[in-house]
Amino acid sequence: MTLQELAKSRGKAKVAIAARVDGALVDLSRPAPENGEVAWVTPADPDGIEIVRHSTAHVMAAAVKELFPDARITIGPSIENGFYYDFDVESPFTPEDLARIEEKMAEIVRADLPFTREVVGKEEARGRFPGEPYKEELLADIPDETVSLYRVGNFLDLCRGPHVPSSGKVGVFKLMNTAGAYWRGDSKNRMLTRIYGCAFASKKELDAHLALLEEIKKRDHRRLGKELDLFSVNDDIGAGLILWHPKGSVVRRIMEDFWRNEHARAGYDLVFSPHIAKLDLWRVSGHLDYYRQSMFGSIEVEGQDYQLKPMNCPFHIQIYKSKLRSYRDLPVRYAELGTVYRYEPSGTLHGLLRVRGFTQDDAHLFLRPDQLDEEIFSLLDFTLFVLQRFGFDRYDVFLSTRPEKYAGTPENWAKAEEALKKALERKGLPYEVDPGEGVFYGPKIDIKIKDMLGRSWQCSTIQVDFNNPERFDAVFTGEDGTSHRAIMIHRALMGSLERFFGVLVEHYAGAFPVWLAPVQVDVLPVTDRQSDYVRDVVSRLRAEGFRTEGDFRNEKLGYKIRESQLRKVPYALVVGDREEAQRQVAPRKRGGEQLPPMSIEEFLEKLRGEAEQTTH
RNA sequence: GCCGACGUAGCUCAACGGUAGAGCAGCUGAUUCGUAAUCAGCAGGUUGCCGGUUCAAUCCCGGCCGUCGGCUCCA
Repeated sequence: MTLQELAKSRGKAKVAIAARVDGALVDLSRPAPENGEVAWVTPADPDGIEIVRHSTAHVMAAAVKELFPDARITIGPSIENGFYYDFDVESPFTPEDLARIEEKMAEIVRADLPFTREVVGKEEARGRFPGEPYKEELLADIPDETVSLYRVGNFLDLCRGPHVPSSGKVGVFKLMNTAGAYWRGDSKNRMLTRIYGCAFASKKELDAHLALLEEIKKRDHRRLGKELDLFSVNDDIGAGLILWHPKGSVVRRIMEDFWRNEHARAGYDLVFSPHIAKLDLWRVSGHLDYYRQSMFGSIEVEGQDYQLKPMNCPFHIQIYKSKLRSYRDLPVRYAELGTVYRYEPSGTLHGLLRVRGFTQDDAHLFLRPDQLDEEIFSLLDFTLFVLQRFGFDRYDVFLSTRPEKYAGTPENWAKAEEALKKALERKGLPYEVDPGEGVFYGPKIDIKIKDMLGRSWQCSTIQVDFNNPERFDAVFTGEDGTSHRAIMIHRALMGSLERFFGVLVEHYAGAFPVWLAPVQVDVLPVTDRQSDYVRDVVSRLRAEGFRTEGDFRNEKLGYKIRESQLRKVPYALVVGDREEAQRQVAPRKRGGEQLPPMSIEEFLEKLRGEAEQTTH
């Protein structure tokens, strides 16, 4: 008896698309186990939808092969929300091609063709893919003696499976776009054409996903940056170089002020360093060996090579080294909003999130070895405090360990990894290990914040460095009167101000909380009879430090309200004859909520309270 | 950097091998208005840049710059 028949007898045939037997996911065409221990897998299960997506990829490949027999097939896995399949074709698919492929897929789904599985020897499998060099290459790399092949209609593919029993079980899907992708993800290989699609168990889920994509589009910081006049990039200035407009600059200034105040309070010394330095500095630091391809070209000055700085650390080290340091002086903490320049390939630039010039909220801490654990621990506290202030209280923590290409000794690496681990555990933060993802000079803790839509953004990083103190000979005089090597921590909390700002824009969908809003209050006269009083109100609010604008244009109230709302100003104060007579204002929140008229003092009180919050 | 798409007024977009049009924004005037767009008029463009084909290019071709979707990368 097959699982399919068993499913039928148990009334599960309609919903089951695969089964879990002894922990393994299997096709329903497989024999049912003697003892009958079976867990049915449906499209509603995480495993189930993954199978559906994978099968959808096969259906798509089947459609492509019918329409474009010359297309060479490669691989096609399921991914988050859907699937893709990579093809080697002479000319990439056009949007019209996608529509045709989608139609053909619908045909295959309607025909409800069975997915059949067969297991063959590797040698035999080779003969089954004539004219498919990629499949041959894949086969050559499989160590097993036998492989499984799946057929749907005329389309045969090398595949581990499992799959849905028939193409009719493929759910709701939509082809999204095409993209170039290197064979096996290696930029030295041929570029293939990838088709992305999304697939879900129900129309409702697909619609929800498309709605989410719409929402993401609406929140896109590049779009909002233009609409709200926050920043721009300019062809004549250069790709990846950000112009902060006045409104964006207000937000940045507030971010910076907050950052400086909190750092001064937390025992940091604030420093400044130049934008260029002799190339040799980065030879010593090791950056040249490891990251030359990410640095801008050097600048020759009077026979000496200078370099636009890609990092701030060597400068801070030199400040540290400018005099003898006692063990009593440590930890020394230097913090700087340091603007660095990195050559990012043109194709990777993306709004504020990936740029060529950016300002790191950088700091370098110089410690005695016995201070490492404690310092990392309090650093974690500090980091989470700062993130929380900006409205982020959900995050994932990663511990990245030694990469293939590294500097320093394995012993020091182990020590540093241990220190980071200990701090995380003491703090009770759940974390994941990212093996091999450390920086060349040391392991790190990365904190990825989650925004309102649940998307993750890498911002904070805490990196231990035994390497640079050695290269630059950063030392302190110990209690014993001899020289000891300092340990360094590199850390950034927001990461880059540009990037963090971009994330903030998307997090709040441009509707910044009161404390960050570029304009906090619009005061709107109903007619120009109230002009004088409104001018009064504006200057009262400004005197209290609130960013306030009066809208004296010759427009109707509805027009001014609409504009205020579109600019996402937290409060619009409506002022007509009634309010003026009572020396009041009528506040309207940006969401549309109308508050009862109140005195300016009352409104100020309310505003002060909200400016303390991060979420309004 | 690689593959593909795209680049038209400040913004969003339309049109075309014979030197371009709408809405919004802007300016001028009228209107003095109560919680998401008052009306009318005016003005606005070397169609990203450079070169080629053509009697003629914004349109076709090539190069460059930039943007977008991915891939690779991301100290």
